[in-house]
This record gives sequence, structure tokens and C-alpha cells, in this order.
Amino acid sequence: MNWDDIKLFLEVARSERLSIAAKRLMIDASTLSRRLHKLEESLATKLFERTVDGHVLTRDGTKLLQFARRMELDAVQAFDEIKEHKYLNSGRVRIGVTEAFGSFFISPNLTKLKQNFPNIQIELVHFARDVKISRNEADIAIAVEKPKSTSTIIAKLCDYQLQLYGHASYLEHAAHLINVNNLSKHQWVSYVDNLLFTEQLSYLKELNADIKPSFQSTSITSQYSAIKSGLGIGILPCFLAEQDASLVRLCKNEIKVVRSFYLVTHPESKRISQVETVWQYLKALAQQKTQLLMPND
Amino acid sequence: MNWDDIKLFLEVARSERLSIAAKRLMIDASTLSRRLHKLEESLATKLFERTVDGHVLTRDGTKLLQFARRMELDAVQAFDEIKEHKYLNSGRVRIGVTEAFGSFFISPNLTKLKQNFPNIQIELVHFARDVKISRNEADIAIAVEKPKSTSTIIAKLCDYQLQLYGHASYLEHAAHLINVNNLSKHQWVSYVDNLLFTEQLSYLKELNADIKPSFQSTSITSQYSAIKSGLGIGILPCFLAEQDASLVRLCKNEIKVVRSFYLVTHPESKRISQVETVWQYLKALAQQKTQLLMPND
DNA sequence: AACCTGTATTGCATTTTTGCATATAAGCAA
DNA sequence: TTGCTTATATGCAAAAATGCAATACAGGTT
Repeated sequence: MNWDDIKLFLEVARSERLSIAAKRLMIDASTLSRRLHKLEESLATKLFERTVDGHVLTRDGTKLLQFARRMELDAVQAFDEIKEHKYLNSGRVRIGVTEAFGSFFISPNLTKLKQNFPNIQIELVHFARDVKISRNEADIAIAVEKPKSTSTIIAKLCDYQLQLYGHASYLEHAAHLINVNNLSKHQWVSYVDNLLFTEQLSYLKELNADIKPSFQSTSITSQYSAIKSGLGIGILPCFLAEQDASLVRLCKNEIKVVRSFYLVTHPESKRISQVETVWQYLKALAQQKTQLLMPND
Repeated sequence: MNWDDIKLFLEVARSERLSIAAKRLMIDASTLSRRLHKLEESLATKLFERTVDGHVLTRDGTKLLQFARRMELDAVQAFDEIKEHKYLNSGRVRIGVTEAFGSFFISPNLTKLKQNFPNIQIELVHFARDVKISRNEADIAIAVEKPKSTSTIIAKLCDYQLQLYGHASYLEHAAHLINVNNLSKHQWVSYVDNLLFTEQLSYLKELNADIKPSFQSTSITSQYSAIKSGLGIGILPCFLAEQDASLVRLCKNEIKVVRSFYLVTHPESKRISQVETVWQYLKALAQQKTQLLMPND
């Protein structure tokens, strides 16, 4: 596949007219036509329906268009930034992160970063299973498991603790006090077992095999909402639950699950200034928020 | 600029050896050398330092590398998806959104979307001033002001309300009850005036010119934290504050600021299935959460 | 110093791509 | 029908890109 042909493709997709596109690109229409055919050949598909009203995108063409637009954005940005030499700590950094950590820890704590480095743009990508750092799906991944890939840079970010939480409204109903021995008598909120993206999170098994959850979700946010609405008790990361004064930590000392987050990146990315900046920022942030991640009171 | 040269550039940047890169690309080293020089010429810069130990990236080269990697990701994904014909409701959708709405409304409510469309990846970009939809910086922007650009598609997403909130701990200290007439006697938390990215948010002026804030921040999250920690009272979006039971709404009926969010996209994007899906999802979500956005009790 | 090794670049013949001129076909409007 | 537009196809000369062989260059070794 010739990337430059994608540039031509974009123009044709936009003008919907071969001749107009050719003029804009300042090449001959015949050349353009030939190169489009070549692109289609290399993708083994038809990108345009050649009608009398010009070139109309096919399904595959539409699909290509969205990627082509992104490529264009990058090409243009690269050109601009190099031309203007404004490359120190500016640009996008894509962070791949779990839902909970992204929404409740990273997102709310980007203020200082934005103040110190106003030209860094953070993109947050929530991932369910893996972010493929090796495939550049993110510049920095925050993973629960150490990836095995050899070509990545890995650093431990922090430990974090998960504990048992319940909402005041549920605890009122609970006739008997909750303790480690009567856990299975309670309503539990938890992950959907078979969808666990990492064995690391199947903490229920660690506790007691008898416990049968009454509400399950793949989303930590909806578990959080469920617990908050009094549906039951459940394990939540402390960095999430401790920010909500209406949740009560139960069996403080008996139930403690500790997990770790790892920062992962690609050697190529790590050398880029704004990626390095964000990397350091995240490490500092985690250190500073130890109390929230690992409450020890 | 020839995009295809960027592909070659990538390979050389990685192998750091012209000859090795040439072998991998299955072209002659001389061709590769010439095309690199041509790329440098079109960018009017030097991308590599040609040393005895191969091609070492310059500053500009490093800058180009990060964009090149993104382009590669897109090219590869485009190729894969077209090859596998898996183009319905799969792919990335980048949403540009304000900090508050992103962190406290969008992020926590993506669960259903993920369940129904597991192959859609959401990228959240927080923006301070504008997301340039016209430049493809996001597929969908959620803006506080209607953009004037002609080439965009705009739809009203929702109204949302901002009200005055305080934390229990602050209200205890407050010797006198808070009412509309003694507002200026209180500690206020607010935006940094001159950094307001849109006039829409300068609600303090709407209330009372006498009010002098004692804590200001550009970040709604840190205002939220400040209010929560008892530093003072302040205006917060209801969709944020109402989710926190420890905050008390003050002067319910007297102080009400109403603003609106607009969905913005590009005609090209709108035709893409997953963008349209997310667009509809957001509209439905806003409708469903009217009570949170515009509490009327 | 002469030589070897690994590197990138240059000169030149060859191949490929391009632009132009021209031809063909298809749809549509007067 | 004719005339207009638009896209594709073809032949061909001009221009550009390519591969190969030769060259240059820096470091280290004999």
C-alpha cells in the first residue's frame, strides 16, 4: 500500500469528482485515476462507485476515509509543528487505562499537568482487555498485569487496595452486623466472572467461595452506582470509594485485596518529550496519592 | 510532502540503519537515501544525523516519528479492517469535551455503550478552549457554544443547570444562614476569570458583582475538591454536584444558571457508522438523565 | 601507512510513472 | 437527434524514480 495514494484518495472522496480533485492536487486526471486503481488493487477492494455524478464512496471507501482523515491530521500536525519548531512538551499523549482508574483517578487529577504543560493534550482510552502498546494503540498504558512483550518499557506505578464497601442505606436494612463470618448472607455486587479481563481482579474467590453475587456488571462504575444505591455490598478500589463519603468501609482489617498498576510504554514513545513528561507526572501523582490508593487507617 | 516517504522514514528511524531498512522495505539503499533527502527537503529540515553508526534521529526527526507512528497505526488498521470486512460499529471515536462533563457525566455512563457495541473504542479528549472539529481533532465535540463554522453539523444536546453548593463542614462554620442577600460575606470558589474559555461560564457576574472569590482554579475538579473540603461555596454543574451526597444545594430557587451543550461533528464523520452510533447514544443518554442535568425539585 | 569493514552517497543505464493528446462511452438536457 | 459533461482508456514522449555498480568516507586493525 502506497500511503501517498491515500492522500489522493482523500481528496477524491471529498470532492467526489475526479477532475476537481486532480486540479486541486495539481496532477493529471489520468494519473489520479490510475493511482486510485492501484490503491484499490493493493487493498483488493473497490473504494469508489464510478457513477455519472462522480466518484461515490463504497462501504470500504467510507471505512478507509476515517483512517485517511486521521492520517491527514497527523501529517498536517507534523508538518506544522516541525515548521514552527514548537515541539517541546506539546502534542497529544494517549493513555490507555482501566475504566475505574481512568475516570476516578487520572481524569480528576490532570489539573496540575494542564497548568504546567498547557500544550499537552491527553487522550484517555478505556480498555477492556489489553491495550496493545506494541501496536501503538496508546502511548502509555496503565496495566494491571505486567505485559510479557519484550519490546516494552515497564515500570511499577503503584500498589492499590480494594476493600469491601457498603452504602449507609443498605447497612440500615442489614439486621445483623456485617462481619467476616456472615458475608455470604449479604447481597453482593461484583464483576461478571467470565468477562474478567484479568485474573487479578477475581478477588471474590480469594474471600469465600460461597458468596453468590446478586448484581454483576462488567463496569466498575455501575457496580459503584449499584452499591451506592443500596443494592448490596461489594469490593471497590479504595481510590474510588474513599472519594465518596457516603460509602462505608467494612471489615477494614479482614478484607484487603492489594493489586498493582504498571506503566507501560514503547521505547520509541518514551523518548518523546511530552510522553516522558506525562510518565513522570503519573508517577509523581501516584506517589503523592498513596494515602488514597492504599488507605492504612 | 509525500506520505509514502513517511513510511520509509519510520523504518529507518527504527532500524537506525539505512541498509537494513532498505532490505526490509525491499528497495535499494540508494533509493531510500534519496527519498529521505527528498522528505527532508519538503519539510525543510534535517531528520537524521548521518553518523558512522547509522541514522540517528534529530529533534525534528523525533517529532516526526510520533506522528509517523500514528499514521502507521491508522494505515495498518484501515488495511486490516477492510481486509476483514468488519466495519459496522467498530473503531475509534474521539470525543472532545469539557473536563467536568467528560469526567463526571460521559465517562461514568459509557457502560451501556460498551455493552451494546463492544468494538467501539471511545477516546476522550478534554479541551480547554476549542476542539477544532474542522481540523479533525475530534470526531464529536461537545461544546458550550455553538461554533460558527459553516461546515459542521450541530445539534443541541441538552440544557444543564448550575447551582450554588456548599459542603456540610463549611455550612457548620457559617454562623449566619446563607441567603441571596449575604452571599458576598462568604468564601467563594470559582473559575479563574481571565482564563474562562467561554463567556458562557462567567456566571459570577450574573449573580453579584461584589463577590470576590477566595479560591480560583481553571479546573472544575479542583473547584469541586475545594468546595468539598469546606473551603467555601461555589457554583457547580448539577450533574457533578448532585452525584455527591455530601454537597448541599443552596438558594435553590434564587440561584439558577442554565447553560447548554451542543453536539458538533463534521459531515464526513457523521456518515461513519460508529460515530453516528455514539452521537445517538449521547443524545439518548442526555435525555434519560434530564433529572441529573436539570434537577427541578 | 596500507588495508579492511561497514556505512551512505553518486553516476548512469534501465524502468516506471507522468502528462498530454486523443478516442470511446455513458448519461442527460435541450 | 445533437451537444455537453464526465470518466476511462490508450499511445507516446518526457520526466522521474529505481537498481546496480562504483565511489567516498570514517574507524579500527594489521
